[in-house]
Amino acid sequence: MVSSAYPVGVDLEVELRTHGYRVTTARRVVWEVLSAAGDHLTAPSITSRVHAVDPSINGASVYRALTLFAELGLVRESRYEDASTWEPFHDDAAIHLVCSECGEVMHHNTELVPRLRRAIQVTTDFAPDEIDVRVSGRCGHCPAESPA
Amino acid sequence: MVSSAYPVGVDLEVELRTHGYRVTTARRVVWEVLSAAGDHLTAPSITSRVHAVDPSINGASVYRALTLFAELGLVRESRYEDASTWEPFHDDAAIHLVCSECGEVMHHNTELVPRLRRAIQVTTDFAPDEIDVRVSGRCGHCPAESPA
DNA sequence: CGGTCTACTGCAACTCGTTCGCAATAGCGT
DNA sequence: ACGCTATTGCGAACGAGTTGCAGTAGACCG
Repeated sequence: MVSSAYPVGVDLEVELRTHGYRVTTARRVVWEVLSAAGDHLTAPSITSRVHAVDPSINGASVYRALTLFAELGLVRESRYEDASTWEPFHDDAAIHLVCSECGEVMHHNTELVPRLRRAIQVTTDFAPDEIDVRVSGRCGHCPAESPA
Repeated sequence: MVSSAYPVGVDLEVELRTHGYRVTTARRVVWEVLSAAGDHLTAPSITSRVHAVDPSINGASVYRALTLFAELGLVRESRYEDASTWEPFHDDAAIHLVCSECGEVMHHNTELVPRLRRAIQVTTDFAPDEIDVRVSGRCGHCPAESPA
């Protein structure tokens, strides 16, 4: 469960006010859920966690908050297997390791990503912006695949 | 437009029969569209191309064919910005360069991908399976971003 | 601290990609 | 050619995400 006192000391309020947006309960709660998870969450799962904190917040507002946060560069949306997920922004040196057993998404930093960026710049006429690396597989906590 | 004689000499029929599936018009046409494009296509765009060949093929059948092909490992589904796309399977040494101007998706081969796989195996307890690298940016055919 | 303005919200209806159940059809083995 | 049944077409259903609108509640001002 997510605590109902918003402990996340992030600069959400500053960020909002700086850009002329109001600081509202809905936005605070969505941000809190996102930060508390720190990880990838689907919009429906964000919505249900938000409801655990404050059931009066409407699903549409969750989407609106997420969209706003994305515009402000506070979160990033990624599309996975069967849902799109949201997470607090981090630079793309981190790649995503998605466990196909338990569904957990882990981050892993590697200098191969910046190197890949340079390789693209040098060997193609494509100007890279964001790089998203997603690796599916099995995480250390999940047993080897059960005998078929 | 896609020609109505199925020129694609692929082993679709063999692949299907081997696994006990029937070779049907719907499956042939979907496969032809996929092979002819060779590239990423959204399901709706596949459907419309299929309709250009044979309007009597239902959209649901397109989805069913795609799902089957994916199970057989003939195509791969990826989720992009706002739609999922399908393409004939290729090994993951190829990365995807997605132009945010024109939407075109290009492939680029780099040995950094296998290297990344090895890096993960060595430095983490995650057992990598598929690696999907998606780079957004601007392709060589699109002009630099217009003055804001 | 109370009042005003309007950005935001909740609601509910709507869009659109995708899936499902079922009766009709068409592959494929004989 | 015949029959069995995997597949299809159809239409209804589903679920994520969006939108218009009237009511609510931030933020600013006095």
